[in-house]
Amino acid sequence: MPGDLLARYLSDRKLKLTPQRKIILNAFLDHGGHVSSEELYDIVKEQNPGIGQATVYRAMKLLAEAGIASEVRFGDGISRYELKDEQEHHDHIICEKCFRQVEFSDPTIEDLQVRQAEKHGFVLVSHRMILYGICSKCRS
Amino acid sequence: MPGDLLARYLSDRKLKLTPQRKIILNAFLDHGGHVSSEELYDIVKEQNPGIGQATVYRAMKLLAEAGIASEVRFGDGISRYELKDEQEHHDHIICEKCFRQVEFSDPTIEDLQVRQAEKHGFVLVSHRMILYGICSKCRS
DNA sequence: TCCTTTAATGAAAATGGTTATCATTCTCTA
DNA sequence: TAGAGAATGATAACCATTTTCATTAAAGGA
Repeated sequence: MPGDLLARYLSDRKLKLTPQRKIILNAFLDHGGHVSSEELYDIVKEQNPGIGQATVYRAMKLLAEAGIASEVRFGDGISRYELKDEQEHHDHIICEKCFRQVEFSDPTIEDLQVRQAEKHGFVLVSHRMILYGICSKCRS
Repeated sequence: MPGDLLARYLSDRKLKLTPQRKIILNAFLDHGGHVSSEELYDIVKEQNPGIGQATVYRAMKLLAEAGIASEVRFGDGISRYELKDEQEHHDHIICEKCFRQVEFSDPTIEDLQVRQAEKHGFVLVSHRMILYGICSKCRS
């Protein structure tokens, strides 16, 4: 399905569907969670040593533009991507010790964010919220 | 006042209060808003051309550790610092067009964040929340 | 199918913010 | 005021990401 999405996005703007892009998309879909372009490059390289690092970076940006992936930044200087699930947005909690992460969503918070934005004269477009804490494992 | 704080932080751990550190601290205090180390370097350099870039980066990290400044990252790869006001934490709304930013705080959201963390077995340490939107000026 | 246009690729260099190195200089304390 | 150890400044190194550029390959039409 995301493959079709990509094909459509590409043909709509006269871009090209290359084998590399298919490979990278599939690796991304297979991986599941949050991946950086570099991690994905390492994965893809094993099956396909000829692929270039820049191509993976470019492809991930493309997937984000196409609405298939969304970029997540935790503030450590690395861009990670996750599958964009249209229906439900979520935020993240990260353990400061083991970096384990959990996703959550809270409609009440979402609602309050819209109101805060309005209160200051903004129309809310998007937001980023990351909670940093210590998980139960690391506390024991 | 922050000067005293710095002096104390330094002497407590046998670090040294240098003229450079005073200059950088003052420039930071004068500036007010969010500043990156590089911006601060440009400012400081005018009055004091001898000062090194690395010294400014080091000093800002120090101010953050000393609890005088706090680091803010908007996700564009640049670390900015703002004066840490002990009493009240705040979050940011940024205009995607003109990059104007407004600070706000919402105790209800803060509260819900703690609960979400608990719900997932985390003890909340800190958080980052940035709202992206379009401000009233840019809409008209 | 072949051709042409134009985008994509891979390798390598460049970028840009930030940090490390290291010889020299300066603070602080005894 | 001397000595120990930290700080400085210049510069090189880092590291994720982007750009450059010559080469290759899609896509669409003839």
